[in-house]
Amino acid sequence: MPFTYLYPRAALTVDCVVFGFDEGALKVLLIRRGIEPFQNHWALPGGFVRPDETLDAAALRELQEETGLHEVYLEQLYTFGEIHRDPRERVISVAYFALVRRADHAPAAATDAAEAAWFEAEKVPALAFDHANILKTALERLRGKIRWQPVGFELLPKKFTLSQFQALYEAILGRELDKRNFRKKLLALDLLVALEETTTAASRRPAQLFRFDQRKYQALTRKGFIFDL
Amino acid sequence: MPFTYLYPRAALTVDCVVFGFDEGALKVLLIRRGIEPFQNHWALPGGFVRPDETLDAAALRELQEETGLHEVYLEQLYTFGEIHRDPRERVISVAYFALVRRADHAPAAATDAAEAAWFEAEKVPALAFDHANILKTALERLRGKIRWQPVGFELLPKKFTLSQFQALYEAILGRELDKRNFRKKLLALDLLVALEETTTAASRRPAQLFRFDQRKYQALTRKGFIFDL
DNA sequence: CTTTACAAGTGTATTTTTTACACTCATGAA
DNA sequence: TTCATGAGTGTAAAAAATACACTTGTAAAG
Repeated sequence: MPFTYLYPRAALTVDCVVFGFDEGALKVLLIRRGIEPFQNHWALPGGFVRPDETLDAAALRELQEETGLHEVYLEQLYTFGEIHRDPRERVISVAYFALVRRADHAPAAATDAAEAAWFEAEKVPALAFDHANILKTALERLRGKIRWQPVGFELLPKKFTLSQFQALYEAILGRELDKRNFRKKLLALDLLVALEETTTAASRRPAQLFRFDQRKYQALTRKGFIFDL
Repeated sequence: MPFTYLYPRAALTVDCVVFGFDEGALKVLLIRRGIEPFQNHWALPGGFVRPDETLDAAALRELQEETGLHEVYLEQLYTFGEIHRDPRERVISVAYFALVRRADHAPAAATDAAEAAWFEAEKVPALAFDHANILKTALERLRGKIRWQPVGFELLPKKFTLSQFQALYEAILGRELDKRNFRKKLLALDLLVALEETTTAASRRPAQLFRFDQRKYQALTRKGFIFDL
């Protein structure tokens, strides 16, 4: 059943930049394309927006279909509309960025068919389309965002140590932070709850586990509080 | 010459939230719709993206056509894709926000046909489509942005006084600022150039005029400097 | 000519925040 | 018992943010 319009219409896609944190490094999830164009190139997960779904819903669906991920932090990033960004025809892509708890989800990818893998965010292979540009935009957004919004917690397990949290910030910001000052400032926010648990592994002193108090944060936000690390 | 596709395709538009600063208040430029749907309602300037133009180009063109504005600060804001945001059919709108020097441009609107007018950003009439939502998003963005990027200068004449600049910040942030502290901090950035000119009007002490040193700011930015007011 | 009204312009002391910095502690493995 | 390893902790100095009130220069009014 064909659909006909008086003027040509661009196709509409969503692409997702999925970040994870693992082995002390910021990672991004890519899939290998099975078809032309850019067959066998690595690309951001994504696909066409259906007529009856919102952009957000399309991003969530594609994420689920292509990478098996669900219940992730998702936020619209930017819309890319260069005329020849897709060699076939005009395609507008609404890019999203997602943050996932690497530990919670299956090791690499519970993928339907396509191959999926995590790459260090700063060391990706040549990407399809303008995806390198999208990734760059997402990295800038994440770096800017992490200081003003408590999104870092989305990348760590629900229970985490202060050292893990600091390592995350160091990886994303790309510079070392002073341990004592970092802890002081973080705890002063009074948004972490110390659990009655410690790490148990390893031949070293156990570390205190914390969780982020989402409820408290939301209450403060309504009063105009701004997270600042 | 009709165009046919296997699946239905959404139409693609751009909408612009144009901010100006005038009479001590933040204003937004609206146009009155001449046709259905929402005939006679006020709306954001905007229109369909053509097949051969980028999103940015479409925003600039619509701005020129509907409001006569050109050479304005323009930045992509967010893409709105709710399914029934346009009662006719599926329409995806890429929203932009623009900042104009109210003094530089024609008093209200060198409009082709439609009626255009400035409204206080916080006191707009009922708007067409989801434009109230877009405007709200733009206001939040502007409030957040003005503190970390020198976009305020885009709303003032090229030559301005410190009092004008402070009034702008007070209007956008919605709270009063201390005159001496504000000036101290602003001048400490060392990004303003004192001109050999003062205001001349009025029965009161003349005020020193300044301009923003764009060149210097860009040089600093390349070295990692972050504007912070 | 003098007075008046009005926004422009200016400095310091106090408080708060940020920074720099080095050792002891708890654990499991050797 | 010793060792290796990351966890955990406090203080002093510097920098930044804040609070705060009077004098100045101009044109208009008297």
